[in-house]
Amino acid sequence: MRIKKLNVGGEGLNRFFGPLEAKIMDLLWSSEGMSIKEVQSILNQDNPISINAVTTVMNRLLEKGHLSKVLVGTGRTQAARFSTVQSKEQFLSEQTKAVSQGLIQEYGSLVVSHMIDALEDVDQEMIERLEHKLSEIKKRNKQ
Amino acid sequence: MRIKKLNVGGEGLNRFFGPLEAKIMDLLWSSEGMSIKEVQSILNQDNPISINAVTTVMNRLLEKGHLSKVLVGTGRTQAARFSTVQSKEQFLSEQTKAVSQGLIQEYGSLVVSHMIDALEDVDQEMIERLEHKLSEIKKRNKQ
DNA sequence: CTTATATACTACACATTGTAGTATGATGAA
DNA sequence: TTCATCATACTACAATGTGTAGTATATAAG
Repeated sequence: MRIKKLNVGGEGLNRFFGPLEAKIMDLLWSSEGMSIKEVQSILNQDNPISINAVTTVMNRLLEKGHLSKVLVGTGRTQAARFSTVQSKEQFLSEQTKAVSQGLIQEYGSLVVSHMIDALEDVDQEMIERLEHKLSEIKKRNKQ
Repeated sequence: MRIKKLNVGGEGLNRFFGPLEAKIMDLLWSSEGMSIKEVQSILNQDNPISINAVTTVMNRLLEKGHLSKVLVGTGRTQAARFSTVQSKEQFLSEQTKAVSQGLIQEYGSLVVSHMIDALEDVDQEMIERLEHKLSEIKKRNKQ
C-alpha cells in the first residue's frame, strides 16, 4: 500500500498514481463501491476509454492492495464491487508521511528551510503545534 | 535538471537516480571531472561493470543535463572529462525544494504535522529561523 | 442452445534504467 | 602506409510500470 515513486511535478493524486489510476481511485473514493462497468461509464463521459483498459488498471490496483473486490452474482449478472481499502485521508496521510519523514531524516535543515519558505498558508493550529514543538526542542537542547 | 520521479524508499542519491546513475553522480561530485574509463575502473572494483554500461548511463546523464563534457584530444588518446553541472548541495537543495514545497502547497497542514513529528534533529539555527517565521505569520494573521 | 454481458487473460506500445555487442575514429607501431 | 588498439558512441535488448485493446470464459436470459 506504499507508493514507490512520487511524481514530483504531478498534481493531486497524480503524484502517487498514473493518470488513469488516479481518476479511478478518485471515483472510488467518492462512492461506496463501483463495478468496472460503472467506472468505465463515468470515465467514458470525459474521454473515450475502453472497458478493457479500465478492467486491467482496476485489477492492477487490486493486486497492489489499493482496492478490494466483493463478487456479487455470477456470469452476466456478476457485478463485482470494487472499493478502496483506505480512506483518501488515510492514504494521503501515509504517503505524505513516508515522503516528508524520509526527506527530513536525511536532509534535516535543508528541508526545514524549504518548509519555512512555504509556510505561508498553514493554519493557526499548525502554527501553535509548531511553536510547542520548538519550545520542547529548545528545552531539551539547553540541558 | 529536475528529477521527475522520487524513489520514496530510496536512500541518499538513490532517491533521485537509479542505482548506477547514483554511483556515477557521487563519484563525479567527489572529483574534478573524470573520463568514462576512470569511472568504470573505480566502479569495477566493487562490482564487475562493463565499460559500455557506464558509457551509456553517463551519456544519458549528459543528455538530461546532470553532467557536462569537455573533449580532450582525439581518437585513442581522447579522454573526455565529464563533470557535474551543479554542486551536490545545489542539486539536493533544488530537488528537496521541489518535493517539499509541492507537498506543502497541496497538503499544507498534513505535511507540516508529519514534519513536526520528524523535527528532532534539526539544528539551532533552523529552530530560530522557524520561530522567526512563525512570529511573522502570527503577526500577519492578527491583522 | 444460442446470445449477450461482466469480467479475466493476454498482448502490445511506450518510457525508464541497466546491460552488452558492434561500429567509428584516430593514433602509434609494424 | 597499413593495421591493431583504445576511447567512445550507437544500437539493441531485458525488466519494470502504465495505458490500451483483442480475445477468451463463464453464465443468465431468451
